[in-house]
Order: sequence, then C-alpha cells, then structure tokens
Amino acid sequence: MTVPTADSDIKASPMHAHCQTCRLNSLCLPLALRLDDLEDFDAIIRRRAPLKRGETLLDPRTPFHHVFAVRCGSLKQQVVHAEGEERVTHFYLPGELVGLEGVAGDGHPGTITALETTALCEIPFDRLDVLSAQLPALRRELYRCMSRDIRDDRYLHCRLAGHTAEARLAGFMLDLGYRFQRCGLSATRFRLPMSRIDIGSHLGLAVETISRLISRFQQAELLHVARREVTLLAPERLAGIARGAPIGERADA
Amino acid sequence: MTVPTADSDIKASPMHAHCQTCRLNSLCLPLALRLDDLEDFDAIIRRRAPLKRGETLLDPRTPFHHVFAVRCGSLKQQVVHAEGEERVTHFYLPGELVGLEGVAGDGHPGTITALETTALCEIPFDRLDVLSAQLPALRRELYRCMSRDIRDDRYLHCRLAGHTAEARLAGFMLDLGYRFQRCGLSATRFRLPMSRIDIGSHLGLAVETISRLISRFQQAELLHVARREVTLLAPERLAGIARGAPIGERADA
DNA sequence: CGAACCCTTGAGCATGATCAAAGTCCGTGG
DNA sequence: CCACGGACTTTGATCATGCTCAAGGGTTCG
Repeated sequence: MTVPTADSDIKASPMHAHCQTCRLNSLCLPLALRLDDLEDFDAIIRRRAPLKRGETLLDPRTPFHHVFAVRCGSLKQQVVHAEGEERVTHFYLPGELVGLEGVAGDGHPGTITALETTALCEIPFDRLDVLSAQLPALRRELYRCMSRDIRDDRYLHCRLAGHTAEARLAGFMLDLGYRFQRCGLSATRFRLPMSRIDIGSHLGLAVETISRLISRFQQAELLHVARREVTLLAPERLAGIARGAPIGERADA
Repeated sequence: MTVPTADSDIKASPMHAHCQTCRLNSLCLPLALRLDDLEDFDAIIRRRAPLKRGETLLDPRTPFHHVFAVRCGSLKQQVVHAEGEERVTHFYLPGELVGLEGVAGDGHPGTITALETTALCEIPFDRLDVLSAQLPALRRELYRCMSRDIRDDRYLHCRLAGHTAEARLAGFMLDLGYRFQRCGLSATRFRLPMSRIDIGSHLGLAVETISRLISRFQQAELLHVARREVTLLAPERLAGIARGAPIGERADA
C-alpha cells in the first residue's frame, strides 16, 4: 500500500492520500506517529476531489461521519444568526482540521465553504476513534487539536470583545500571519483568501470599516495591501494596536 | 460525605468523589459508562476541598495535570488582553468541564477563579487518557465534550459579533438559562453568579451599558431582576431580540 | 463587452463609551 | 446590634467610534 519516496504510487491509488509524502505531515494529525503506525492511519484516510471556490463541504443537514484535514486552499464557516444574516465564525487554513464541532452530534453548527480551490483529506471519525484507542500518540494528538481550538477561541473572544475596530483588524492580520507561518509560509507576506465582506462578518464590523482601516493602516505604514496581497511592515506596532495602543503616525518621508 | 445508602467504603475515603451518587452524573463525563466501568473512572478522580469566592483554581503558570468537573458553584476564566486589562472569556456552571484548553500544552490561556463557593472533582488527565483507551464510551464522551465546547464557542462568536448590545445581553441571558436547565435547574428563574462587571467584560460592553439594558429589559417586561435573582418573563421575545429584533414596548397595564 | 461582484471613499447619524456622582448591599468589627 | 468601609450598581450628560446610506471605480468571468 504505502511506498517510499516518489509520486509514482500516487497515480497508482489516486483516491488515497499519503501522509508520508504530505508537505503538511508535521502539522496534521499524524504528527506524533511512528512510521508503521502512520501506515495504519494512512489507510483510513481518503483524498477527496478538490473543492472549487464557493463549493460547500458540509452544512447543518450533513450527517456527521468525517473530519477533514486541509491540504491546500482554505475554507470559511458561516452560521446563520438571524434570518438572512450570516456570520463567518471561522476560517480554515492548510494543516488545520475541519469538522470537529460535529463530533458532539446534533449536526454541524454551520456551513463550510471553500474560499478557493481546496484539497482535503477525509477521515472517517468512527475509524479514527477506534484507531485512537490503539495508538496513544494519535489519541493525544487528537485531544491536543481539539484543545487548541478551544484555546484559540478564547483568544479570539478577547479580540472580538476588545473595543476598537483597529484592534480587531490588527489582531486578525497577525493571527493570519501566525497561522500561515505554522504551515511553512511567511508570517508577514501572504495572500488573503477571503473577501473584505468575510472579514467584516467575522469581526463584527461593516465592510466599509474594514476598507477604511486598511487604508489607514497603509497610510501609517503598518502594512501594505495590493488587492489581496498583504505585507505586514510593522508587526510589533500592529501587536501594540491589537492590545489597544493608538496608531502612531507614519515616519513621513 | 453525602452518601446515605450504598457503599460502605465511601466513609473510608472521604477524598474520593463517587460518581454513582453524584447528582450530576447524567451530565458529567461518565455519562455513558456501565456501572462497572464507572467504578474504574470513579477510582481516578478526587474530590477537592471547595474553593471559596474569589479563590483561583489555576492560572497560566499552573502546569497542566488535571481537568476538573464542577459539582456545584461556578467559576470564570479571565485572559489578560492588554496590560492591566482582562477579559472574561468563559463562565463554568455545574456539570461542566474545566481546563480542557490546557491539554494542548503551553499552559492554560487564563486564570480561573471561583465566583462563589465551588466544589470540584479533580481528574488526572494522564490517567483519564489511558482509561479512555480502554473504555470507548468514555473516550467518545470526552471527544464529545471538547467538540461541544468548540461548537458553543462558534455560537458565542455570533452573539459577540452581532451588533447591538441588546442582542448580546438577551442572548447571554438565554444561554445561561439553557445551561442551568441542563443541570436540572429552571431555565427561567436563576441566580446570576457573576457581577455586572464580569458580564460587561465577557460581552465587550461597559458596565453602565449592562445596567441600563437590564433596566430597559425590565421596563419592557422581558425579565425581572432583583439584585442577582433573574426571572425571564418572555423568553421568546428575548430570543427575537437576540436575533436582532427591536424591543417591543410593554403591554402596559 | 457587459454584468456581477467587490472594493473604496464621502457625509450624516446613532449606539454605546466615558466621565461623574449618587445610591445600595455586604461583610467586618466595634 | 449597629456603624463603617468597600465593592458593586444605577442613573445622567456628553462625546466619539463605527454604522448606514449613497455613489463611483475596479476586477473577473461568462
């Protein structure tokens, strides 16, 4: 089944992912597995056909059977709040697990949609559960993943409840950078996968406010944004703003 | 201490809790365990001396070894956001698990403090982990607990990012009632364990705003509050407000 | 080439923060 | 038992942040 190095076997069993060769295997679930355990894990997961932009992975009516690992691309989760009104509650980046909220039963709390072309590994939760009984490292890693999600939500709570719009957006940008760094990309130069509308919905701010803030941040030389390409020019100052400091004026040329 | 009828060994080991006789055993971790499995679980947990109001259970420097189940009383979690400024990120009520954010390592994200006299069961996570390998029902219940926390945080996100202060407070009150109901109390009549200051910090609103809103809700006959005793008079209308509806005027006598 | 959709910028307005000052409840100790 | 101190709560007045409405420009995709 599993194979040493090359892509040769990928063609042979195109529906199976292979964790051994996955660029993200140091972030994803099998993190702590020994090589032979990895094969057991590898055997239960399935590579799905990539989702295209705007396609939905699951919604509240989807019965819960799988969790997913993002291999590349990104997704958003939206929860219907009032009629017609949706909030973006979460963004998923490469190496992150999707669908853990569904384990509790009673369906998924929201709709999860691809923001761009997105490849996922599909992991049947029943088999993951059984395997986790046999592999302590896997089990603990799964506990850790869920725990980290809870912890991250606590920090997010701080950012949302923290007053100013400036602080929220600054914190959001830094968090994105941090998460891109986790999957091997730059923490200071990246491409926003989501629209300003999504950012606004996520942070509880109007689109116009997001737009104005980005302009103001650029004037203050905190970051540079062209279309959706972002460069964080002064992460420390952004961190200060996220904690409530005022926007310092730009050095002025 | 509490036990009338059954096992004689209970007096022998007063520091051990006994899940079989716990009023909350239908909510807490052993939910799905058979009686003999329950004894295994029972053997690893320890009843702690109750915390008094204001005493802290753990803080970011506490090494992670245990999770806790609230037997009675309540706690709050605070995370330092900016210097000197703290946000209340979570309240813990009876039957809920405390400390799951710590599993991921790198310490707990905040300080957890008792809001009133609070009794807890202390569960060593290492032993829980090992036991969960042997008891599928326990393992799945643990997954479920963590999953539910994540899901609840998504809903909380909606409430926080949803605009008006009215909607936030209405949603908060309903959520509290729902959680009290889960542990066998009334969903519409309960005692607030936390101060208005804590509520404000949790919802990202000024204390004054909380106070004014409570007054306004009372005028509209949505609820009745005396000191910290709350009666929800019109839960459906509150639910409407939480979704963004305006406050209807009171029927007027 | 047109049509969505997304993004930006402007002007006026309302919600909730801030500052200020009573009033209330509680535990503590006289 | 009552008086005191401290923390919590309520209410009022003013002000600023960020929302709403409105319109113009850009990009992408069929």
